[in-house]
Amino acid sequence: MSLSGTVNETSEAGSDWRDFSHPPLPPILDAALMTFIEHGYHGTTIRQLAAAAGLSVPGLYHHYASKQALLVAICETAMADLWERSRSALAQAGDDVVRRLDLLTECLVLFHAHRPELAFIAANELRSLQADARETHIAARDRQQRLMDDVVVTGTEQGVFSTPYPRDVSRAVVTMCTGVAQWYRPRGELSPADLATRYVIMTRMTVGAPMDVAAR
Amino acid sequence: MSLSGTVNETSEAGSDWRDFSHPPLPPILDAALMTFIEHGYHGTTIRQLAAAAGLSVPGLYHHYASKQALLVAICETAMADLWERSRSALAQAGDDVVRRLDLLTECLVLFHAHRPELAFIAANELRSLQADARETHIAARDRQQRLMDDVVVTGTEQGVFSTPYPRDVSRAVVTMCTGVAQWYRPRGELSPADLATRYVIMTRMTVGAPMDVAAR
DNA sequence: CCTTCCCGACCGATCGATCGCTCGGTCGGG
DNA sequence: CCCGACCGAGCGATCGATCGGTCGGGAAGG
Repeated sequence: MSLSGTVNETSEAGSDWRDFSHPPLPPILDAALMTFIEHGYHGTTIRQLAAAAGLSVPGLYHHYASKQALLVAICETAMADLWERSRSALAQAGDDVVRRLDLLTECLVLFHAHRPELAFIAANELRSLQADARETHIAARDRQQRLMDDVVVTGTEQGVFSTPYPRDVSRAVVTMCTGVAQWYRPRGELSPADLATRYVIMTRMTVGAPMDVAAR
Repeated sequence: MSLSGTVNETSEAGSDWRDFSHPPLPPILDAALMTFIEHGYHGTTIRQLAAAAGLSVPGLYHHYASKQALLVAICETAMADLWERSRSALAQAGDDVVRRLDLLTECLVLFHAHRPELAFIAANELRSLQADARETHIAARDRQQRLMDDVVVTGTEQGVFSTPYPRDVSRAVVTMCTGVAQWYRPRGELSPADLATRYVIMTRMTVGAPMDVAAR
């Protein structure tokens, strides 16, 4: 019913936030995710979800209480995963605002390139969540946005970034990183890591950060 | 049934692409748009659409052949409107690539700030379109994207822009302009024109264009 | 001028299909 | 022999769409 298994290993100061080798979802949820991607939440029937999971309809209900519960579980996993990775990336970055910007950007792009389906549903099926779950989800999204807000505002206050509109730039930067999930597919010519490198540069230019390539 | 009324006035060389005083949709489509926004296409019932339009269910079917036809009409209007405005903006911009970048950015932001609902549905209900309409819609979207691609690539070739990845930057810039529709509401503190001004500056920084504020 | 008729706009009632979900089971491993 | 995992059949509700109308206003005919 609810999410089982807390975050497995919280090895401090590691760069585990770059590791996407473990599948993020149990098989049933993964099958549901792919079906939601293709038809949307309301456009997906319970029978489709059961078939995608290789189960009968009652078999599916044995594992999840409702169609809504499937969506909630997917969205919670997505937001929790990105949140943990972002926190870990910022912890690794230390106090240098440029490095904080770089690693947070890299984290955002890596996540949206490695898990485009997860990010897509979490971003676009918000309306399909029932009121209580939607509130929780929106709060998590705002909290996530605030990470970038803090970095950009701090960097601007320190005079390291040179944008006249830090709040707008922060939102724009997150938007363009999040947008990766709408078109990137792992079969593309660019690996997630390569793409992240490019976005780090683009983000630096957008916020007006110094462009030296020193290993931050 | 089909879209009536071609573009009203094609006064060449005007900046009519900045004019959002005319309602973009007939009342029935506008009511449908608002309902789709709230519940999504598949989450909206024909009875909700009829009620929103102030009609009975057969009354609604008298004007539109199906629920799908409503969505198609909305999406076609959205894409055609943005396309015409973009063409007009670029025509007014002339040959200067910086000015072309500025006006196209302004056009994108103005559209997504003035018509967030229209843009939101056109961008997010793509999956809900039937195969043939979806193909048309995707072609229109790619054509729209290509406008920015051409500007950024040309500016980079001319050495006026200084981004190392023009294609990625073009996509990122369009993404962040399009993203305006996901959060901007006309009641905000910033007018669409003010927001566009900020995005023009942000876009210039992202592509590495000269930042002089000369009246281009 | 009045009457007739037609047609676009609209609606109450209801169609068959399908929806999310549940009941009462079966079955195999411990 | 019990229990978790699973399923065939089917529940009431609601879906998108349709049928056979009503109604008002304007053109046509006398």
